[in-house]
Amino acid sequence: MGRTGPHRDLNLQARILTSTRDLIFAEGPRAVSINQIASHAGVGKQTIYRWWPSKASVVIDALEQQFASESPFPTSGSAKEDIRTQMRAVAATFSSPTGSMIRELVAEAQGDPVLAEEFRTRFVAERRRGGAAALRAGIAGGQLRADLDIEIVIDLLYAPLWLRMLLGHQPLDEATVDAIVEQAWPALKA
Amino acid sequence: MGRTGPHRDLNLQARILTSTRDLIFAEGPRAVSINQIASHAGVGKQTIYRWWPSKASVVIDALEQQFASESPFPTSGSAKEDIRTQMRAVAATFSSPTGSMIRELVAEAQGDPVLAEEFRTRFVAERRRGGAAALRAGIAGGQLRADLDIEIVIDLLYAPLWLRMLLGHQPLDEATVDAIVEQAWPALKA
Amino acid sequence: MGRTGPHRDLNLQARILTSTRDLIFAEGPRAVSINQIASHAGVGKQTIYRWWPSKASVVIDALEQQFASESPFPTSGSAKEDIRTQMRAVAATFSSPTGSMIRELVAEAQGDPVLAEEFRTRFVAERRRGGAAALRAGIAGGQLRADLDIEIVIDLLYAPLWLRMLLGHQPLDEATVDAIVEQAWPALKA
Amino acid sequence: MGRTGPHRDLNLQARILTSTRDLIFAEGPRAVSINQIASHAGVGKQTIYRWWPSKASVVIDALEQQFASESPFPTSGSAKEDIRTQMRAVAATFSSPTGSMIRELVAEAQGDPVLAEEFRTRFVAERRRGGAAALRAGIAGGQLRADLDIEIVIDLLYAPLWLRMLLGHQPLDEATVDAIVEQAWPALKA
DNA sequence: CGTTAAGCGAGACGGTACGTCCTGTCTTAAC
DNA sequence: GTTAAGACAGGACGTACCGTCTCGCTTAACG
Repeated sequence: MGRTGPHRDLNLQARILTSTRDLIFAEGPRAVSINQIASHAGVGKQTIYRWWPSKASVVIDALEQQFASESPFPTSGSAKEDIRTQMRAVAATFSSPTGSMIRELVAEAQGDPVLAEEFRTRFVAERRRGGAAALRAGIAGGQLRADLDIEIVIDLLYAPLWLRMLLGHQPLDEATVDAIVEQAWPALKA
Repeated sequence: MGRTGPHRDLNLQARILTSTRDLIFAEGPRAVSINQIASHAGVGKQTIYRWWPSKASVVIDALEQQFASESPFPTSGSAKEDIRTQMRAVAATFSSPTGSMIRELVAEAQGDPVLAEEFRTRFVAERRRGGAAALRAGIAGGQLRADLDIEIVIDLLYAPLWLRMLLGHQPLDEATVDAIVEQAWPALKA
Repeated sequence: MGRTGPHRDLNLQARILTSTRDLIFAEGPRAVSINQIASHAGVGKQTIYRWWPSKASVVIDALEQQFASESPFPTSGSAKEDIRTQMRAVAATFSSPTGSMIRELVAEAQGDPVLAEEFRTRFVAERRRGGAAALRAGIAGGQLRADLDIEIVIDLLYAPLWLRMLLGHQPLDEATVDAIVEQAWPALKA
Repeated sequence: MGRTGPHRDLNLQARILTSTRDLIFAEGPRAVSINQIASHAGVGKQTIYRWWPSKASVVIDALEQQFASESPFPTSGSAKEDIRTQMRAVAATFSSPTGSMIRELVAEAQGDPVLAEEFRTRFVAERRRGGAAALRAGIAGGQLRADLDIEIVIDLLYAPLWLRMLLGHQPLDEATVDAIVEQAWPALKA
C-alpha cells in the first residue's frame, strides 16, 4: 500500500542547518534572516517554520549539530591539567566561528524566554556537565577541596570565558585560560 | 571660533533618555521602537537620529544617565567586606529593570562592533575601575595577595554575575554573591 | 514553463484601486499617502509597492478602472453633433472628482518621465483615439474637410478643455464646449 | 521715528531667484527643495520664508524675472503673421529650460489654490493679454472675423502648446505652430 | 563713537511620508 | 501530499523635506 507524492526529505533539515551555520559564519551573528537561510538552502520558508518556531531555534539546532561530533576529554589523572584542557577547548570554540552562533543565541535569548530556556537546557547545562564531572573527579581523587560548591566554581572558571566572548573586553586565548586557572587554583586545591 | 545657529538642546536629550528608560522599564528592551521613544518624548524621529546612530546608542546613554548619580562605595577597612558590598550592588542592579537595559545592549552589541566598543569603553571599563580600586586597596593594606592579576580576578568575581544575568542559568542574589566571595577568598587573601 | 507560488491577487488589486479612488475623491489628490491607501484597503504597504512603483502609478490604474466601464458614444449621423457630445462628456469628467485624479497625475508626471510616458500611453492616447475616430467618420461622410490634420484638430478641440481643468483660468461647462465647437467649426466643415 | 539695524538686502532676493532658476534648469521640475535653494544661494532658509510663503511662490517670481526683459512683438501688418510669430515665441519658451519652471508651477498649483490664483493672475493672464491684443488688432484691421470670441480663440491657438509642454504627447516645434495656425485659419479669417 | 536692534547664515526642532526590509502565515503549482 | 516559491498583513527602520524656531554674528541708524 504505497503512498504518492514525494516523502519528507530528511536531507532538508541538514541542508537548512548547514546553511544557517554557513551564513552565520560568513555574515556574523545578528545579520542573518530566515529569508536568507531559506533561499540559501533552496528551501521554502514554510519548510523552516514547519519544524522550528523561530530563527533562533534553527540556530540552536545548528549549534548542536556542530557539537555532535565532540569527543569526551581524556582524563590525565591531574585535575588541574584536565580543567585547563577543558577550558582551553571552550576558549578555542568561543574564539572560532562557532562562537558567532553562540553569541547570536545569547543575544536572541535576551528577548525570548522560551528560547532562553531551550538554550540553557540544551546547550549551557550540557557544557556545564563536563566541567562538573572533572571537578567531581578531582574531589574524589583528593586533589580538590572536598567542600567545593560545584556550580559556583564552574561559574568562577567558565564565566570569564563567556564574558570575554560576549563583551570582548579582554583577550580570550590560552594564556588567559592559564592565568585564570593559576589565579583560581589556591581556592580549588585540597 | 564658535559656531552659529542653534545648539544641541540638552534638555531635550535628557527627555529622550528618560523616555527611553521609562519605556524599556515598562515594556522590556526588545519591545521599544525609535518611533515610540520619539513620540513618548514628544520629539521628531530625526532629532534622535541627529544625535545617536541607533536605538542601542540611545540606550547606552540612558544607561549612563542611570548611573550618573551613583555614589562611590564607602570603604570599611575590610577588603573582603568591601568586595562583597560592591558585588552585592552589582547583583542588585543586574536584577533590577536596569538589568534589562544592560541585557539589551549586550544583545545588540553582538551584531554591532561600533556599539560593542562604545559599550566596553563607556560602561564596562567604567564599572571595572571600581572593582580594581577595591582590589588594589586590599593589596596595599596587606589583606590581599600582592601578586594578584587584577583583570583576571575581576573576571573571576564579576563574570559570574554578568553570566547569571544574561543566561539566567543560576540565581543572582545576595547568597550567590556571598558564596562566590567565600569560594574565591582562598585565592585572594594574602 | 509556468511559475510556482501564489499569484497576484486580482481581488486585492481592485480593493487597492477602489480605496485609492475613494480617498482621492474624499481628500483631494495631494492629501493621500500610500500608508493611508494601504490601511484603508486593509493591505500591507509592501503589497502596494510589489505591484506599483509609486503612488502615481496606483492612481493611473485607479483612473483606468474608472474608465473601464465607459460605453462608446452613439453616432448620430451628424459629425458636429457627435463631436460636441464627446467634448461635453470630457468636460463633465474633467469637472467631476475624476478630474482630481487626472490633475494629480499630470502634476506628478511633470517630475517623473516614466509616469509621464505611462500616462500618455495608457490614458491620453486612449482618449484621443475616440476623438480621432469621430473626426475620421466625419471626413468619410463628407461632412468634414478631407485634408484635416487629425492630431492638430484634436488638440484644437480638446486642449482647451484640458487647460481649463489644469489652470482654471476659464470656466469648463457645456456653454464653453459649444462655443469652442462653434468657433472652430468653419475650420472643420467640408 | 526711524528704525535701526540693517535693511533688507535686495541682492539677496536676486540671488535666491537666480539659484531657483539655475536649480530647476539643472534638475528639472519637481526635483528642487527649499533646502537646496537656500544652500545654493548661500542663504538661510528663514530668509526665503521671510518673503515668500512657499517654494512655488519663489518659482513664480523667478519665472517673472525671466520674462522681465521680454520685448513686445513688432507688428508686421499681417495678423496671421503676427499670431504665428507670437505662437512660435511661446513654443520656443515652452521648449526651453524656462518651460521647466512653468511645468513646476502648473504641477504645484494642482494642490494649492492660492498659488493657482497667483499663477493665473500674474503669469497666465499676462501672457493671454498679448495674444488678445494681436487678435483685436486683426479684427480692427478687417483681417479677422469681427465676431470672434477672443477667449475661446486664444484657447484654441495656445492650449495645444501648453498641453504639448505638459503632456509631451506630440512635438512642440515651429512646424507644429504653423500647422495649428493653418488648420485654424479658416475659423479666424474675415 | 558706542549702543542697540534688525537682517542674516546656519541649522535644530516637531512632524509627515517615504520606500525598504523582515517576520510568520497562507496560497498555488509542480513533482 | 510534500515541497519551492512567494504573496500577504503588519510594522520598524532610517532618510528627506517641510515650515517654524533659535542662536550668535554683522551692520546701520540713533543717540
